[in-house]
Amino acid sequence: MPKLTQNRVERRRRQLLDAAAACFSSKGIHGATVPDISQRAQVSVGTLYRHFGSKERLIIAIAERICRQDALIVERLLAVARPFDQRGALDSIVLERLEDFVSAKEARLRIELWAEAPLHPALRAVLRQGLENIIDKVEEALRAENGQNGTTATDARKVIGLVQGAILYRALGVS
Amino acid sequence: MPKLTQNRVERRRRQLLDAAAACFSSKGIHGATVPDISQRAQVSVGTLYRHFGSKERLIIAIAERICRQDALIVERLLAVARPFDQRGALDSIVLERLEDFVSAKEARLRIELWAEAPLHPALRAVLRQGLENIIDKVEEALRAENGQNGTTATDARKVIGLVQGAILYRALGVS
Amino acid sequence: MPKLTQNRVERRRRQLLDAAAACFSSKGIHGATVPDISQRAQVSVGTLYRHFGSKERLIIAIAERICRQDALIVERLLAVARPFDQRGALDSIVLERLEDFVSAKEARLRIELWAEAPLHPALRAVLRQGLENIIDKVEEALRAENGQNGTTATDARKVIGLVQGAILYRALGVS
Amino acid sequence: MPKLTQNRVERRRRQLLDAAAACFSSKGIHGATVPDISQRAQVSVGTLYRHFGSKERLIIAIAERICRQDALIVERLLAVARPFDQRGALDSIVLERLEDFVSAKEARLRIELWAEAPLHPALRAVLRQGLENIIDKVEEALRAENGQNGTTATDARKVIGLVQGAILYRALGVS
DNA sequence: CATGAATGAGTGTTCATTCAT
DNA sequence: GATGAATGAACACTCATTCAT
Repeated sequence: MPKLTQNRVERRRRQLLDAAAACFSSKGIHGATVPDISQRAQVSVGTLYRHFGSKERLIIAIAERICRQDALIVERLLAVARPFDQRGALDSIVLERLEDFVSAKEARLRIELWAEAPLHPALRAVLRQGLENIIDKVEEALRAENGQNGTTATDARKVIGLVQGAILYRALGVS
Repeated sequence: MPKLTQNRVERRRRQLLDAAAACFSSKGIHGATVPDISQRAQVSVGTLYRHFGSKERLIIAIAERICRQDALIVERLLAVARPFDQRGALDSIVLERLEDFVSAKEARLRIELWAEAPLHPALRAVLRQGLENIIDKVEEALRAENGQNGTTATDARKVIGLVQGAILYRALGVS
Repeated sequence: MPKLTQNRVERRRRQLLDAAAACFSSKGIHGATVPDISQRAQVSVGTLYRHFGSKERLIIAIAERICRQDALIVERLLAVARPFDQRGALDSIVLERLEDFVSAKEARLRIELWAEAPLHPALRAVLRQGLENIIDKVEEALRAENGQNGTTATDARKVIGLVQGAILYRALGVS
Repeated sequence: MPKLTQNRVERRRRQLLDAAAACFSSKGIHGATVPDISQRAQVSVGTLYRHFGSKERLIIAIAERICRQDALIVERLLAVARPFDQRGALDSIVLERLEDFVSAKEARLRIELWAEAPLHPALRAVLRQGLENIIDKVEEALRAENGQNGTTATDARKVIGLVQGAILYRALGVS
């Protein structure tokens, strides 16, 4: 079956990425073996390697996808929270509604990636970029709502810090 | 040679914990091998096993120590921040001063533990306990400062979420 | 499209043999993968398998070609060396002129085949046959030149041993 | 059983080297797996790695040992051949008596190393050095016997080339 | 008590070969 | 006939743990 169509390639990659995300979040990045992942994706290890080349590149591909998803999640959170009628309103929304947007498994996966990042420069670059991206998004939203007065870059970082804290709570199972 | 004095045992444990913390934060929990740690502690692997029994128990001991340290850090942060003269003052202090209390290496180690926790119930219990402990501390402080009016458990979780976000920023190297 | 002409088949085989010889001598028989070879021959792996059936049969085909080439090389060496005006003249010619006939890459390839031979009876048979063939050629030439007096089978083997030694020197880069 | 004595280390290394030499010559360097070797040496793979660090380093250690053995073999051959009463006498001795000094298995192992050398600079360096060493030995012997007249470096290389040819004959099973 | 050599199950990765298209 | 994606057994190597000394 030579000459895989663009379409089939996309499907295979998604299959593999889904399987990897599931395995990484249930067993951890180190606990999930390559055979675990390929089996879950109903594919041979050789096929996994044809598409991603190494476990590390698979991890990076997961991180890129996560970053894209996070951008969407933040947009939806901001939409839900608007108008930010008073200081702190956005903060509360984050704490109260985040779990509608990020499941415990997804929370777990993000923490895995954060832990892995310091050891892998390429991964760190991806995650940092993703983080800066959503910080920008929040900052922009804050400025649009509040006008120029009083909104600083720090406010946006506060909000995202809150999101991260909430993710951690989910992963640790803090009520 | 008489039985090891209580004192010597303590010193050995501290040596090993220091070495483990250093190795875990520089190479990651999975990247740091038991020989790495024992070598750094100037001790044989056998001795490490005599004192901690397994790598996992060593990790848990590290987590317990981290939790104790975090309680102190939070107390110091609160002391610095008081009086919380206006809403959000504590938040700003956290973002601006945290790095005086938690080095990048220490930040890194915490993330490692968070990532490991979901796989190891005993570790998770320790970290959850530690987290609830500092949340309580913050809540108490907020209540003491602000009186009963308007202070909720959520406010404390917000502050801690902020701390965690800041830790992550440090580990990812976001400016 | 009609059946492949005899001609086209020959060209394909030659293409593949050239590619295989190049890959084997630069990466070693074990280091050269089937995709390496087919890519170098500008052909798909499937096509390689259609023509040779297995990597082992490809190796044997290479060996057969090498044996044919070696017969020619020996003939040319003998032609250059004649008349063998004195004992040892042929030896000297071999040592001094061999590199005009066998490049370093070709030397390398022969050694690869020698190393592989003991594991593969079919390959060993081919190489042994080729070796006996050139020994005969040399013996014949010696007899023709020197008359019956003093020429033994051992003399021929000496000469070929010299050739092999020279091949090895080339491969090891001994000046 | 800490602090292996020098003696035990030597024994272990010899055990492993013997096993590796046996496996390499019977299955080829590529066909012999690390478990094959460690099993033959009655040792775990971990122990093999403790002593040699990698399969490649084990191969190099084998090569070093072979070079030492070859120096001895050449000395013995020269002793047997002396006095070199006439031109070519040494050559004949090499062809006729080599098999008393180098078994077929040992011949096979040398060819494996020669084939491997071009891919591994460190190995090549060892073998080249060993080769130059025995060339020097032969040259010296020739000079001592024949006086200064007529003996050239080329003569020594001729003799060694002969040895190598004879080794190849043994490995290919040429009568 | 301390040591560190030994263990071997388990890891990420490769590659000759097949066969659906 | 040609293709190259898919396969999975096999490989070199690691490392938490044990235990003879």
